[in-house]
Amino acid sequence: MPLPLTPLSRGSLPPDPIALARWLIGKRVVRPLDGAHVGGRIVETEAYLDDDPASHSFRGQNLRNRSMFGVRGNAYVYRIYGMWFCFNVSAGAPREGAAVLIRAIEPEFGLDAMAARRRGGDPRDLTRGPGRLCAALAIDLQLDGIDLCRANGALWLAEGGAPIGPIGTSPRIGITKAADAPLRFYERGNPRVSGPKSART
DNA sequence: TCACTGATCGTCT
DNA sequence: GACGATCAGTGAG
Repeated sequence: MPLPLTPLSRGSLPPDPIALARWLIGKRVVRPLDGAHVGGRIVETEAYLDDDPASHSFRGQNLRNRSMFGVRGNAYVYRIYGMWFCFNVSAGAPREGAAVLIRAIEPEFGLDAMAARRRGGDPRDLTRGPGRLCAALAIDLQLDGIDLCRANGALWLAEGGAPIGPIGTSPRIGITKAADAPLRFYERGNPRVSGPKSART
C-alpha cells in the first residue's frame, strides 16, 4: 500500500502527556512485517501520568518500566495477565515516567498479515483492545524502548491521513486505582474503539 | 449486547 | 503469595 507515510518528528509531540494522548488520535502506527507495512489509525488512547497511582511509574523506576522514563516518543511494552502485551508511547519530560497506552487502531494496511496473527474471531475485533492490537502487529518485549520517530525502525508512528472525528473523553478501562480520572480519549462513534458500545459514543 | 468467569505467569511485596 | 492498563467463551435478556 503506497500510502504517503511520514514519520512523526519527536519535536512535534506535545510535551504534556494528556495533550499527547489526545493528539495521537488519528495518527498512524506502522509496523514493517515480512516486507510490507502493517498498521492503521489510532482511535483510542489512555494517559498515565508520573504522579498517577494507576501508572506503572508511580513507585519509581525499575527494570520493567524504565522505558517510561526516557525521552518521549519511545515504545514502552509490557506483559499483562501472563499472556498479552500492551503498547505505550513514552510521554512527558525525561525522567518523568509518563506514557500513553495505545488501546485500539483502525486497520488501514496489511489486513491479511494482521488476520494471520489473530486466527478466528470477528475481523472487526482485529485491533480492538491493547492485547489484541499487540497480537495483530506482533508487538512484544523485543520492541520495548524502541524509537518510534524513526521511519526505518521495527515500529514507528506516522502522520494521520483521514480527518479526525469528534474526540470523546472517559475514565480509563480496567484499572482499580484513580479509576475515575478522565484520561481515556477515543474517536467518538468509531466501531474500532474497545469496550461496550456505550464506551465509544 | 452485556455480564460473568477461567486462563495464565511475570513482577513486585 | 497475590495481583494485574486483558481476552475468549458462555449464557441470559
